[in-house]
Amino acid sequence: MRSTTDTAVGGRAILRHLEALASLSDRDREALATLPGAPVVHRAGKEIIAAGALLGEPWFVLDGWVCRQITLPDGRRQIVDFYLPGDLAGYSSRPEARASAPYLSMSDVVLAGATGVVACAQAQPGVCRGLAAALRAIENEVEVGVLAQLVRNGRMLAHERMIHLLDEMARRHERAGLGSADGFAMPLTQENLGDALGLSTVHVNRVLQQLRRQGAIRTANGRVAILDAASSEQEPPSASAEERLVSTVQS
Amino acid sequence: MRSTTDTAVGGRAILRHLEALASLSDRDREALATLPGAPVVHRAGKEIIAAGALLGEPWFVLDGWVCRQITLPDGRRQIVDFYLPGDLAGYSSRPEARASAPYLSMSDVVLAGATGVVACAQAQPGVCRGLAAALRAIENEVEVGVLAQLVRNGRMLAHERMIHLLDEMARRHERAGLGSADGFAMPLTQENLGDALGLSTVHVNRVLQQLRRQGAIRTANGRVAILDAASSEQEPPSASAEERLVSTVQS
DNA sequence: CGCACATTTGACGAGAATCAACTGCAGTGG
DNA sequence: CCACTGCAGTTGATTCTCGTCAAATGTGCG
Repeated sequence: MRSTTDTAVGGRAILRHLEALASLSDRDREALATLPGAPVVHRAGKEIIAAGALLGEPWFVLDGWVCRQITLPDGRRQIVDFYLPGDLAGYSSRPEARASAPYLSMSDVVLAGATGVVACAQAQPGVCRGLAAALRAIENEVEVGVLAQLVRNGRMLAHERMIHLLDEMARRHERAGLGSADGFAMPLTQENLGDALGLSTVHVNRVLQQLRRQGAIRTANGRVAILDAASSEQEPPSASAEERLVSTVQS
Repeated sequence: MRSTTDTAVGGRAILRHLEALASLSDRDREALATLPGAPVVHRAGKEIIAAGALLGEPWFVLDGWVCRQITLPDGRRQIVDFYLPGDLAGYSSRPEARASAPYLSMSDVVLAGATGVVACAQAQPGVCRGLAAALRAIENEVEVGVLAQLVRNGRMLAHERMIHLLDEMARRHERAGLGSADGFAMPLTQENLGDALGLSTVHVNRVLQQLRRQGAIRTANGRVAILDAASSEQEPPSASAEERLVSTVQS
């Protein structure tokens, strides 16, 4: 992992992500360029924020994936949501908000503290108007993502859950300027996918193979590409996240 | 439905609910007694807040149940969470927050506008300190409830989902001073339960019968009583919502 | 009474979990 | 350099949970 390169790529991803959520002024961009903390590296499986901890120190993800997950006493796990490069993990506008689930690194990750950026947007909402708007949009996005996860696990079949999740990840990578002809980097084991989608590891494997066989996806070198756009209907790119939630799925 | 009685019962439920979340001063109690709007009645199946609408007008539930739900294009539904008497539906501390799922009445309901109460807590956080704290706790509770719903649908078997949900509802009713020897009022059809738990109506019926046969629950007149405390471990009443989420379930 | 709706029941099949083994591969140390 | 180890992925056989279909039985209500 070349930390320097990752940091630069991650920085661009943050900028593109936020620009997709709100129009940023030069002042906003300057804050984003200067205020994030120095890159911090964590190994896979590290607890970034503990369950119940105060959400006082949010992190930008520069490289790798972070997730929130809930563990039952008997060891069953449910992944709540994912934080990709360009995402902001552990942010809440509510004072005294606490983590209702622990944040874990799914892979080796590079993070940058976002405390300064958030403080700037909150202290001077007039100056950093774009940043403040983006933070609001981010909070909304997280909630929408959790609801999508709930719908997948509650009301979709295994292959629908898989395509729906992969579609969402692909969309988010593209929006952040990541992703290419061979798709996007997905540093998850099939066990992790199962914990996200409420499926056994074995069944995840079979669903992936079926999707590969029918030409819906391609996987190589830890990257995934969505090939078959027919699995989701044509949509105007202006569709909001909520609209997508209701219109992305086929029966 | 005797609106006068329901209003009084609902008002007590609100007070008890908030007192369970934060210690209220006399000032807080006075605000709660005077500021809620006049009771509003809705029939079952009414849309209280539309998807995407600005969350500018939260409602106290005085009687009946409200839920949020997401509908897929092919008609499949997923209920996100429930709002019982004493609960506050449609509140967000974030400015410009929008409903990421529509709010619907599951039964005939009686609501009271909470705009005044919320405005009081936000305008004078120093004066209505308890109210402000309670509102923060409510936002947290809603999020924890959604995560519990996600874990149920993703990682639990049908009978576990049912007991887990009924337990949660029973706890919330008791805390609000509702509920008695014959349990609490649950104005849901089995189809609604299925939409919440990600199960078919037929299977909901069979799970309920099994639970009745094994003496875990009792149902009569639209009321449900949880009988078998062995299905959840003994817990000190001080356990937080997050702790409950991880410790309530048996394998 | 008849109608609409909720609940119940049985038979059957589909989807997914489980169990167990095997493969492929990267890292490690002799 | 190669055996050894551990982990992720793969495969087949089997079991089980749950959905679907269809019909019957309540139940409240105009």
